Amino acid sequence: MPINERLLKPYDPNATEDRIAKQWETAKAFAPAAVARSGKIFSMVLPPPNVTGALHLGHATMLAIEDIMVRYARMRGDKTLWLPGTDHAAIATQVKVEELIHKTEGQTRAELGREEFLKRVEIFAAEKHDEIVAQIKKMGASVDWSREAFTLDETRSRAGRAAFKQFYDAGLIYRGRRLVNWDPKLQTTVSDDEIEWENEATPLYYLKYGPFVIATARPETKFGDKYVVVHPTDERYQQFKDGEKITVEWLTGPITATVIKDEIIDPTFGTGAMTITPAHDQTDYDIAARHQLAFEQIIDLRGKLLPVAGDLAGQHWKKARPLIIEKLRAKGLLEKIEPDYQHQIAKNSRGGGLIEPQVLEQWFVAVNKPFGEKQMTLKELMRQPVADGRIKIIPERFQKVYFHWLDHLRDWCISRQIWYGHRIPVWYRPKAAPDDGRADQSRAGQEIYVGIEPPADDDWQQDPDTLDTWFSSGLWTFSTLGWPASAAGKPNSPTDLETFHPTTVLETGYDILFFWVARMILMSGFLLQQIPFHTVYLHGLVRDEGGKKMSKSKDNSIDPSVMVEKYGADALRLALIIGTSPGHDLKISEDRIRGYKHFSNKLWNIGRFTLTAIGETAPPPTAEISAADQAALTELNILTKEVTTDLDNYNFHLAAEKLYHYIWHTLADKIIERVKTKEQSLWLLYTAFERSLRLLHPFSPFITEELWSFLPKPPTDTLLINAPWPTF
RNA sequence: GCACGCUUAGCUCAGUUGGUUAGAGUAUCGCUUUUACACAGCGAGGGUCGGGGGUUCGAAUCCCUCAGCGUGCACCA
Repeated sequence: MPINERLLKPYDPNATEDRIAKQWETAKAFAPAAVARSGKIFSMVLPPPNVTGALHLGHATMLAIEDIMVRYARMRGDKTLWLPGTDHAAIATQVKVEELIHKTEGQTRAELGREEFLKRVEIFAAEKHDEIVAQIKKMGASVDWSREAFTLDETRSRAGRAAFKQFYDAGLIYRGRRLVNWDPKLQTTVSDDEIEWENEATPLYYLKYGPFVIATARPETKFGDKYVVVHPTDERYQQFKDGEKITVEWLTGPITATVIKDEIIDPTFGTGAMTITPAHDQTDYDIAARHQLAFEQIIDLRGKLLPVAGDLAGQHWKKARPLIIEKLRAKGLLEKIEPDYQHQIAKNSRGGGLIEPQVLEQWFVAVNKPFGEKQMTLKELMRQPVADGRIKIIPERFQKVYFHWLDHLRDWCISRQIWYGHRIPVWYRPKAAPDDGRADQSRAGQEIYVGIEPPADDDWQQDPDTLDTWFSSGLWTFSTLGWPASAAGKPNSPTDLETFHPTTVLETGYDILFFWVARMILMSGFLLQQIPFHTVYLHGLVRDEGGKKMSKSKDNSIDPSVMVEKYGADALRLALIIGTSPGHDLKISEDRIRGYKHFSNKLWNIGRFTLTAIGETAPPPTAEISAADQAALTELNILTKEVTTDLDNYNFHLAAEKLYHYIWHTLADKIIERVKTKEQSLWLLYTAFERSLRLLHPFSPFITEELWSFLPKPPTDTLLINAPWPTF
């Protein structure tokens, strides 16, 4: 048989990769059933990409790393599942579609209405989904498409409702009136983790408050301030007793103020006295709660002042601020202004506006409430498996970050006022209070129903809110494996859930350690009494050449699909692995990707030489192995061992670099040259080449599979499933 | 403020438990169509491994300290 014609031309990834991909697909090579030699199980879920847009290089990195793990597991003979899917990404997707509709049609979501708007979102999500799926395939990711899931499909929605009900029945989900992060722009709450703090210089106003002078950066919130707080040991304010009432002249006339003593006050800051605005500030809210003080809403949900502001009522706080300053000046209440006061302002990281804390009735997950026989809290449930080593986090330093986050964790606000997402499975009777823009839509006195299915009678009205997207993605490791078991009929045994859960490893970016990883540990721990995974591997973020985080909106992203077109998925994968390390950010340039294309070409030519040299059959070992061959063999075994160890330890970059170096500088530079001079045998060359293909396959699947197909062996073989991982 | 990370070739970065002449891509320069490789190959130059101190036979690697940059968390009215 003459040498394959394709091998005579330079390596063309475009002509190869799609064909190989199809071959794998036809062979159903990515299904767990394809391999089961070792008796072990390997399972992993794909962190579902958001259907907000096409994949960027961060996703490509994720796919590359995960595919290495999965292909390695398969070659070791493990029954291997890599489960793919996409994430509806509630708020992010809604914002994206709202912007799009506003831009193209000039419509708002309110004008379209809930039903019509959701239809548009679904069309958008479906388009992005198809793009994402095509991109995943292009990268060579060997996911099991037969089990593909979506966080908002019917199965996952049912799982979300079931989860909600279980938490509710255990008293761990409650409806409470509390200070939450309100986004006036998107008209929804967001969780503490979704807030981004930005530095800002702003004037600090010193105001006369009776005998006190208080400082504030937000004079427009001060209308209702009826409490002045000082430190209990502050000698300047010794003459005032805790709880003492005084009359002060204030913005809209004289008011009765109460002196409160609390140790949270820093006597060295400003004047050591401050008034509090419990309805619009976390610290103030905490003080008010501690002393059981009343709180009054000053600013409405759109950012406008309420009647307490007197003649400024109805004005947006931004417009009202200068007017208030004028008023204070006129009344002689303005002591001084410090112009460049540095403070931080809260922004909604999901493309929203400035956060205005508001007291609202919302749904929360109680993280500090003991439950069950062990009287453990959810916070402890999240801490324990990491603390006792059942879940290992790589790199290890993120364990500390995780614990630190847990220490400060407050109850998780899970209700959102956006439309796209899982509707909260709660129904009320007789009917909901009208939305008048005020923060007092109490549902007290109403009958409540919480269930997986809607109530039978039709006089119930469902809660209009949706769930935080992380509530449903927290279920991902098991909502994708058949949880909760359907009531009808007994599933085959063992079920996917029994076989594949807990999953082996979770691989994701460190930026969603809190959002996602922690929530998965919570969900799995409470609902399944299991850990969701044994190992967490966190990769760094991909940044552009300027060091900025890649994002579609900034338009600084290198499109992975374009890179695959130009240099091949194999080259892109190597460029994203070599020279990186776990948990560290990666700056990537196109040059770097191009560089690794040369490596594909080098390997291709090694293949051409080797296969031309050996002819039609694999060369038999020489009767006696020469010293030169033996030395090369030893080197090959050392490499095999090191690569194996590196893969076992999640050091993919080290393994890839060693292979790169060996193939170029040993196989090509030394072995081929020595074969030319007959110093080493063809048998050795063939052995080293064949071994290199197997070792490199997890990293560069396409070219290795293609070269493998040219080796003298039965034609049905694929490297992916038939070639065992080499031993040493 | 608390915690963590980074500082290595012109640039972007690797360098696992301390061990020969510190590596990769790219950039610069030179050579090469000689039995794989011009969509290239080979080779060269380029590094007091942020500064200082210490431990050690031996430090880019471990310890202390200083500086700069970055990240997470918390926070001041």
